[in-house]
Amino acid sequence: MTSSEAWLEQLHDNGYRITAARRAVVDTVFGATHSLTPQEVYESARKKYRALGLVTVYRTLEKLEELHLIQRVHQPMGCHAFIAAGIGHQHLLLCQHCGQVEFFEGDDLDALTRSIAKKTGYQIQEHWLQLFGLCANCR
Amino acid sequence: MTSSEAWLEQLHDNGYRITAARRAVVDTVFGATHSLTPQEVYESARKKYRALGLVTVYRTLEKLEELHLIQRVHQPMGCHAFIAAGIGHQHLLLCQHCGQVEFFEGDDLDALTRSIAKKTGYQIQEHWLQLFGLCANCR
DNA sequence: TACTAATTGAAAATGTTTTTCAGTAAGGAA
DNA sequence: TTCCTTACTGAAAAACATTTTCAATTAGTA
Repeated sequence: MTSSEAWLEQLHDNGYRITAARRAVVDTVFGATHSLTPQEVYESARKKYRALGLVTVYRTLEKLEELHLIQRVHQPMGCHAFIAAGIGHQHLLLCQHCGQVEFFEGDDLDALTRSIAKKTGYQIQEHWLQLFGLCANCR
Repeated sequence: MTSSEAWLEQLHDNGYRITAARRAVVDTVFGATHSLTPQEVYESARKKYRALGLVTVYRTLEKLEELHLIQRVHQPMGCHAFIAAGIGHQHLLLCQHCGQVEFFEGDDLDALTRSIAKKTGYQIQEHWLQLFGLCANCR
C-alpha cells in the first residue's frame, strides 16, 4: 500500500485521529516532488479543505516527522521545508533550478569515516550527505 | 597572520569600517570551537563591548558570511549557528555531546557522484557532507 | 582638523512558530 | 446506533527571531 492512506493508517495506529484537516495535509505532502514549507503546505492543502488553519499544518507536520514519514530538507536558502521521507538509509539529491528532490542510496563512506575517526579521535555515529545539481529536465 | 586582526583587515579591504562593536563580534566568533547563534554571539561579545546591540551582531555576521570568513552550521536541532569557515573544500565533523566543531578534508566522492549522475540524469554541481559523533573527550 | 558617508543602538515592523482556550468531533464502548 | 471521553480544531494571543527605520555618532580620508 503506497498511498497517502498508509500515512493516515500510521497516524491512526499511533493513537492519532484521522480528520479532514489531516487528510488535506497528508494528501498535499505525500507524493510531492518538491519540498514544501509549512506556509506552502497550508496554501495548497486549503484548496482541499477550506477551513484548515495554519496551526494545524504545523501540528500535523510535527506528527508526520515524529513518525519518520516526512523529513526536513536543509538548503543554503533555508531549512524550513519538508519532503516525504526516504525508506532506510537514503540521501537527497536536489535540483538547484526547479527544486525537485530525489533520493539515492548506495553511498559507501566506511573508508572515509574510518580514516576521519582515526585522524580526529572521533567516534562517528551518523552522516549527512546531500548532492546539488541540475535534474535531467533542467540541465 | 592567523588572528582576528586578519578578519578586521578583510573587512577594511572591502570598504567596511572597523569599529569597537565589530571588534567584539569578530573576537568572539574567531577561534570559537563551537558554533554560535546570533544571540550567543551577542551575549558573549557584550562582555567585551557593553554597548553592543543585537542588531549589529546580525549585521556583522552577515558581512562575515558574505566574505566567507564564517559559515552557517546545519544541525537537526536548528540551522541558525555560525562557525569560522574552513579554507578550501572542507566538511564538518560535529560532536553530538559537547557541540565541538571540526573540519576535515580529503573526501573523494567522485565515483559516487558519477554513479548517481548516471543513474538519475542529474548534472551534479555541489555536495554537502557532514559527520556526527563523539569527540575524543566525550566518547 | 574637518567632512562625508558608513555605522550605531533603540524602537518599530515583519515574519515565523508555539501556546492558550473554548468549542467540536473522532472513534471506541455499550 | 447512541453515548462519552478525549484528541483535535481554528482563532487569537504570545513568544521568538530577524529586518527595517531613523536620528545620532564616529571612522577614516582629504
